[in-house]
Amino acid sequence: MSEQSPYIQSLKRAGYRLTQARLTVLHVLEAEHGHITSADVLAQVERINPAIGRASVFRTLELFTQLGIIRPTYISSSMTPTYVLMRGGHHHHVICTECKRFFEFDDCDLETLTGNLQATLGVQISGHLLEFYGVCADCRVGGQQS
Amino acid sequence: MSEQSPYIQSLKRAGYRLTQARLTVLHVLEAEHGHITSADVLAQVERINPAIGRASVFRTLELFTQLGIIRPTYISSSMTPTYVLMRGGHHHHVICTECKRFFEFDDCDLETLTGNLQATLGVQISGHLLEFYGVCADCRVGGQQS
DNA sequence: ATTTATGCAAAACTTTTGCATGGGA
DNA sequence: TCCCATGCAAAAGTTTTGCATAAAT
Repeated sequence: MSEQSPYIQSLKRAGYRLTQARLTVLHVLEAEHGHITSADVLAQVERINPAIGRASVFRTLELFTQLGIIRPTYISSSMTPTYVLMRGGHHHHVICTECKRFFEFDDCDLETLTGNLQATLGVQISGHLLEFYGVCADCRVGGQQS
Repeated sequence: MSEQSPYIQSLKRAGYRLTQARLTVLHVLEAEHGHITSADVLAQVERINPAIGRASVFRTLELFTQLGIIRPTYISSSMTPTYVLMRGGHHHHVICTECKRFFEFDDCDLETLTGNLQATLGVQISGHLLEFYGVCADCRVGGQQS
């Protein structure tokens, strides 16, 4: 994990210290490509550095959310959120409602809509999350066992 | 709340019973226009009909989520989800990251993208959630008190 | 009549807090 | 050196379960 990471830049720019807890959580998030529950972050951090406390992990996840680095989203059927990395302020995926697998995609073509909303609502928009729900090919084929 | 509600149709069609717990939760969701936390649903249901148990409210929220009637989303800074009504399978809003106010909007122009994703990924898409994050006009004007 | 769904109350988790101490800048 | 951020451990919430009973169909 190099200190050139744009996320580390965000932290520094906002005046936050680069602590072990924060760097470790960031490392875990990047290693998982950003689809991970708090419980899993907790477990991974514990494994990498048992000296880091539970509370710091939660405080870090909250900070990263505030900074727009990650975004909690509901994916698994449990009530605990899954955090997705907001690369460049946005994130897009398709979730299979059967098997919970997800497919990320990049181009969303929302520039026009973003501009319209900024003009209409007067909100300075900094990012977005776009989720599609559906049933993937595998679940449609294999999933006839009702 | 008439039994003509499309949400009630969904329940019936899927073979679920129209119980007091379900109808009351649905009533609360509709009255709040669908931006409401579990704690608030709990409180409102309790107020309307104290005989309805906590567990049934959670079971109902989970069922409605499965049926695509609502979708939990993380808006408040607390980790508890806010449920949004998925009218017709989709929902769009802009959230102010400062004051947490939200602005809903209808047209998202995602038909083309939906079609492309179905073709490319082989996923049968049934709905979507589109969230924008930003700072609203009020918070930009009044929010200089840092 | 048949089940499905419920209420209850306890158990199981998850997240948050307060405070003395340590580690970045 | 200074003060932000941490670890700890307990408290505070929130969600889930198991099971006998009620109530939809």
